[in-house]
Amino acid sequence: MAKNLRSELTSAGEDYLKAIYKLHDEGNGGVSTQSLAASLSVSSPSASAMMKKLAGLKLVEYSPYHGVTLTTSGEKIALETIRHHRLVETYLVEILGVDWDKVHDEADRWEHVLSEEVEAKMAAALGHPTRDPHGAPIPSLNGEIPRDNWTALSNVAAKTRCVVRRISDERGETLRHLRELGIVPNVEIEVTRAVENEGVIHLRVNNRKRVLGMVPAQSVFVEIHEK
Amino acid sequence: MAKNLRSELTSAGEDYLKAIYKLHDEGNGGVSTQSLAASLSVSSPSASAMMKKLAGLKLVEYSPYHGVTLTTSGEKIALETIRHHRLVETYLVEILGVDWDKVHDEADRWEHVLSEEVEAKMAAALGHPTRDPHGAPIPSLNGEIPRDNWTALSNVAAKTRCVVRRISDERGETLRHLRELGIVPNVEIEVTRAVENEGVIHLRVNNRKRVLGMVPAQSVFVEIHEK
DNA sequence: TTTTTGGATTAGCTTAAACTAAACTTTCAT
DNA sequence: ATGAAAGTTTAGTTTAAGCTAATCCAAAAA
Repeated sequence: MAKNLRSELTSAGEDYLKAIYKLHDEGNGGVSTQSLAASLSVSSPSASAMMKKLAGLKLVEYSPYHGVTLTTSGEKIALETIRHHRLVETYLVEILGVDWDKVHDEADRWEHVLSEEVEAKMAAALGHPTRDPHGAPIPSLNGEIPRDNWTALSNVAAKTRCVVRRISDERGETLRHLRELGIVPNVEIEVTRAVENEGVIHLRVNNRKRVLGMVPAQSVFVEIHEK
Repeated sequence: MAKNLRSELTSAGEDYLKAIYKLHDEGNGGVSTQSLAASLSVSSPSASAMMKKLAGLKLVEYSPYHGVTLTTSGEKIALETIRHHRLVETYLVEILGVDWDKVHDEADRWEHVLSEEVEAKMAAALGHPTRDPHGAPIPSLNGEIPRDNWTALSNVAAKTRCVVRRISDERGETLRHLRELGIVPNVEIEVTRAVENEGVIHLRVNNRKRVLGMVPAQSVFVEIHEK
C-alpha cells in the first residue's frame, strides 16, 4: 500500500517528505516553502513545484501560501525513509567501522536504494536497534517513533550534571569537533559555567575541561541527572 | 583522476560503460548500438545519444555507424563499477545472508552509491575476495581482472566430469532454477548424455540425475577435470 | 553497378527536477 | 486602511535521459 505509493515516487520526492517530517518535528506546525527549500538547498520555486506534485499524489496537504503538512501516507513514507537512513548509519558504524562523522552522506545515498529485505537483514544483524549512532530514534517497521523530551545543552544551567543523548547536527565538521571533545551519546558531562552572552558553555567531559560554542551546543541534547 | 572523470558521470553513464565492457568481453570486438541498447533495455536512439555524450567525455571511442570501444579511462570506470557490483553481491550473500538469486538487482542499485571508503571496508570484511557468488571475477583495485578460459556446459561432451566455475546469467529466474538443480560454483558435475538436437543435456549433480535445457547451459561455465 | 534492407542516426517530443526573473499574496506597520 | 516588505507562486529555460517516427548509410544481393 505505502509500498505502492512509494514506487510512484522518485528519491527526490522521498527527500522532500523526509525534510518536511523533520521540520515539522522540530519546528512544530506547518512547514513553509522557504524552510523546506533551505533545508534541502534548493530554490523556493523548486520546493513549491514539488509540493504541487506531492499534493497530487496525496502525500502532503498543501495550501498555497500557507505551507504543507504530511498526510498519513506521506508520513509513512517519510518514516520509512528515515528508518532506512538511520539503520544504514548504525550499520556502517557498528558493523563496517565507518567513522561516526562520515556516515551521514553515505546513508543519504543508500537510503533510496535499500530493499525492504536487505533492510530487515541489517536490522537483524544489529539486533533491531532503536537509536542510531547520533542518538536519533529509529522508527519501527510500523512507523512508531519515540518522542524525546531532552534538553538542548545550550539551555542547561551551570553546576548541572547530565548525560548526552543525541546530536542533531548532521554535518561532518560539527560532528568531528564534538567527537574530539568527547561529546557523544551516553557520555556523562557536567556544565561548569554557563553565563548568558558569553556565547560559550564550559563543560567537564571525561574529567577534562572543555569549552563549547553556543551554536553547536544547540544541537546537543542531554538528559538531566536525577539529583 | 578516474575519480574526477567519474564524478562527471551519472549512474546512467556508468551503466552504459559497464554494458560496453561486458559486451566487448563476451562478444569480442566493437560493440554495436543495437546490442548495447538491447542489453540495457533501451531504444537505440537513446544508446546512440549516450555514445555521443560519452565520446565527448573521452570515455569511449565512437565511430558513428561502426560501434564503440572503451578508452582507457572508460574501461577504468567500467571496471570500478563492476568491482562495486560484484563486491556488493558477495557482501550481501556472505555477510548478510541474502539469497544467491536475488542479489543482482540490489547490487545494480548499490553500485552507484557506494563510496570508495565503504567499498574498501566491505572488501576487507570479506578478506578481499576475487570471485563473486556466481563465480565472476572481481576486478582488483587497480583494475586487473583475470581472463577465464572455461567451457560452456552446453559444449561439453558426454562422459565428462567437470567443476562448475561460473554462472553468467544474472536473471533471478535462471539462477533459482540452477540452484535448485544444485548447479552452483565449485560443485562437481558429470555430463552423462549430450546429444545434438535434443536441446537438453543430462547431468549427474551431487549424485542425482538432472536434465538441463541448452539455453541455461550456455551460461554455465565449467572447468574440465584432469584425467 | 544498382538495389534492397537492416541497422544507425537525426528530428522532435516527454518527464523530472532544477534554476532565474517576474508577478502575486499576506502580513505588518504606519 | 493602505503601502511596503517578506515570502510564494507562475512563467519560462535548462539538463539528463528516455521515447517514436523519419531519414540515412553501408553491406549484401541481384
